Amino acid sequence: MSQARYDPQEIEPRWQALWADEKTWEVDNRPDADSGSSSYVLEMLPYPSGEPHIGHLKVYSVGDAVAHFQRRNGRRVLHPMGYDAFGLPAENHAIKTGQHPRASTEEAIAEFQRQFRRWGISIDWSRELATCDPAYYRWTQWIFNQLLAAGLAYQREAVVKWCPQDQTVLANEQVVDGRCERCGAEVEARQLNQWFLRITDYADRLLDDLETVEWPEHVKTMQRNWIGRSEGAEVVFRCEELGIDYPVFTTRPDTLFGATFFVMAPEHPDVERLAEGSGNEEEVRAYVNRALTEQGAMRESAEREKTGVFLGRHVTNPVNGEEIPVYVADYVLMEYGTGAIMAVPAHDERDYAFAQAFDLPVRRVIEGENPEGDADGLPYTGDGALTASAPEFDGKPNREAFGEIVTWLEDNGKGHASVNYRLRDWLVSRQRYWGCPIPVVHCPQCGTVPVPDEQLPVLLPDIEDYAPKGQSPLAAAEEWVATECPQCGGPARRETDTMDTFVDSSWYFLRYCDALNEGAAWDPAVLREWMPVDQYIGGVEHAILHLLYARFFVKALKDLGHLDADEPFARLFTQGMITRDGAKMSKSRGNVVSPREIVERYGADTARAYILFIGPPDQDADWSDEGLEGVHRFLGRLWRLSAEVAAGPVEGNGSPEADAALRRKTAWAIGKVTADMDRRFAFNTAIAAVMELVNEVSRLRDEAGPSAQREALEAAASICFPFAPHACADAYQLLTGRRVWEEPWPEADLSLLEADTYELVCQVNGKLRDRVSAPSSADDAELEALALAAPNVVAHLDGREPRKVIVVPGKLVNIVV
RNA sequence: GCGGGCGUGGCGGAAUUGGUAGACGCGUCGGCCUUAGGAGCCGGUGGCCUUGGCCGUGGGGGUUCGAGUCCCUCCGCCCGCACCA
Repeated sequence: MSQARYDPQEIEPRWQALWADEKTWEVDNRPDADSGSSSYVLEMLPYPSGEPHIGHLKVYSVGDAVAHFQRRNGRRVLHPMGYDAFGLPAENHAIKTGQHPRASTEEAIAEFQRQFRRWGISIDWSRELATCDPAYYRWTQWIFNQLLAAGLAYQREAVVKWCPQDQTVLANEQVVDGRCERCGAEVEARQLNQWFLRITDYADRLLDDLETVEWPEHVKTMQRNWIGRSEGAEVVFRCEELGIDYPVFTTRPDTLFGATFFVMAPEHPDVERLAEGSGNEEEVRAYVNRALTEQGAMRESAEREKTGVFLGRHVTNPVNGEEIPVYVADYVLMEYGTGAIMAVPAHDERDYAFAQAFDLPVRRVIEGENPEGDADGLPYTGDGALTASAPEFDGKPNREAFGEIVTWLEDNGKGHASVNYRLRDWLVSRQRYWGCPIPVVHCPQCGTVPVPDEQLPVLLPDIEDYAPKGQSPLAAAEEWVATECPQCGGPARRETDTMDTFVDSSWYFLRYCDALNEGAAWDPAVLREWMPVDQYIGGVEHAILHLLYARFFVKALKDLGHLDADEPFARLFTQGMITRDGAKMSKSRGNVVSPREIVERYGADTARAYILFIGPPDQDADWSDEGLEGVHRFLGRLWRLSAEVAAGPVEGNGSPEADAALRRKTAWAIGKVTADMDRRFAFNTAIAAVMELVNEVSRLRDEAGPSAQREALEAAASICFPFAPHACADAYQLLTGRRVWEEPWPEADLSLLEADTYELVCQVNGKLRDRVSAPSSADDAELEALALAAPNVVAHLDGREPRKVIVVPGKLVNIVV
């Protein structure tokens, strides 16, 4: 008989064409459908540049397996696709080549789309979107207007982080170790008038609602740390010489009596005023100037020597009336708290280092666990009883004194309980071209005026020169900038900043639900059907930025009445990276695996199944060409056996033992794959189970009958379909004439797994000595008797009397002598 | 420094609640088929000594009839945070 050959290059395009023609993966909106019948599976929005890389192949291999599994289990699955298409790479490319960012972006999108289709991912293409499409960013602008009207978007003059390389300001989240997260250039401080979104209003809800989502614990921890909620008190220190009150934030009001000096940030607006007339002006001015130019990585390091200058003034500690000296030092940050601190060197490491450097007094006010060393053991940051404070507090545990001192402050008008956050408002202005225009007009008469919704979108104009010049290139488009005020009709000028592209990607998952709606961003009733996303999949690199912003948008939009969900993503899965030779793939290393080449050579099924087989998908994994070959051989064997068996008799029995063994293996494999998909994302062990089943068919090819072999291969094709859809659809059709994706997920026949006998493990003193066949119905006593009679057990007992016998029915017997 | 994760054959990795360590795949060795094969099929493969054992899940210690799994401790690697008062 002729050898059927597995030919993915013939099989895969054939099924892809059918799925495209029949729009198999499109799903309609049924707002009345009961929840639970639908499922929203989403991978993070890709940024189209060049062509898809191996990380894309992984995220869609995982997502598509989930989507298929959900569909086969009776759910209507929303699984859409789009592109995060605004952004700097396309713009930088335009500066270099003169090619319009729109043109290069469209080319990249076309290539991404072509390859995604070639991968055979089950996408509802009718909902495809690109964030640079006016039909999309019209609604980005509408959301901005909503936030503006609600007071959640505002403009403010502020010292911001400026990237000299990318020529734009950055959000705090986009600055890592004082460097631009994108390009690595050291950021500078600039005073600019910028647009912010009031994410800090949502700090507590963003924190609390983490409890309600099924996310990896480390991602939740990262978000908690980023929000950085601290409970403490605001305490007022008065400068009697100038008659000004200076509030500070502290998390340790219990150490208030230990404050021996006071420190202000170099950026604090009152520094110069305080130094004036103190005789120290020159030194202070020099220090402040140096600190301000020394922003970035240099300044924000805990290792650094403490520096500072005495301001020549004093403030009064409200609890004991003590006058303490005021310093300016760069270890105090203007952005956090009030930009000034009370320093308690005995109980704070930083204050202690500063006190050492400037020879300032250190007063211990909390007893340590080991009170014998009074000079040593400082700074002491642990708990203990108060001392050297005030008669009414001394001797009390510091946690108790915490509240009592706050109460005293409140009663005496010197302070109050307070909560501070590390989280800052989200700076969304960007001085770049290829982004969503901020829909605002500046009018000399009416001030800042939003462009009315009915005039949206504010279209991004075409320009000649993309090079940034310290302000947005849009500012040069004079005929675009000059406009009329929507309010008074007089001459006015457009806002020339564009939005951070993270704004675009903070709501795309909402648009997918109602992507074709031309009259609104979405219909809230439609969102009720799909939101929140049931399973979100992407890289852990977005643990803070994208995921925090998207959560904020959903909460804000809920408050504005546009949707019901509290959280965008009910479940999150973060996939690990694929490396090669133990290192991240990069062009400079020359260790890049091209998905296109892999698919051309082995087919999409092999590439996808291999990526899932390589190891647990949440872990990093190293690419191996040989491993890929192994999976290719497996798919070939599955397909070839199916073709051979399909061409043979429809029914017939083989030996009863072989038929039973094959049917048992089939039931086992169905159960194993189902459990691995249900329980966790254990695709690697699921695929291994299918391999075992296929190996079993191969082994029993001559002994088992056609019926059992067909059942086994049908099951194999059916449960392997989520990982290798084309080969399995083809094999299933050869065997049954039916479409596997229209079949329900198979159920394992559990009765087949109940065997009459099993292999009983016999141990002596915990060591494996023999195995005997035991009836499933045997009770403990019978099992013990069987084990004691096992030949090798008898040999090892060597006449000794068992002291104790442990029987684990269904497993083993352990005899202790 | 603080927080989290990980450490199993030559390699990637398996191992429900503590119960046969190494499933599955790669590599490798041997065989079959073939004019040939970058095709396919069958079998062996943790280490050490002769069957039978002994030793083996980063090192050391503990709990237990029994530990890769639980506890303590040390070592190594990875990730996140890091002057946030």
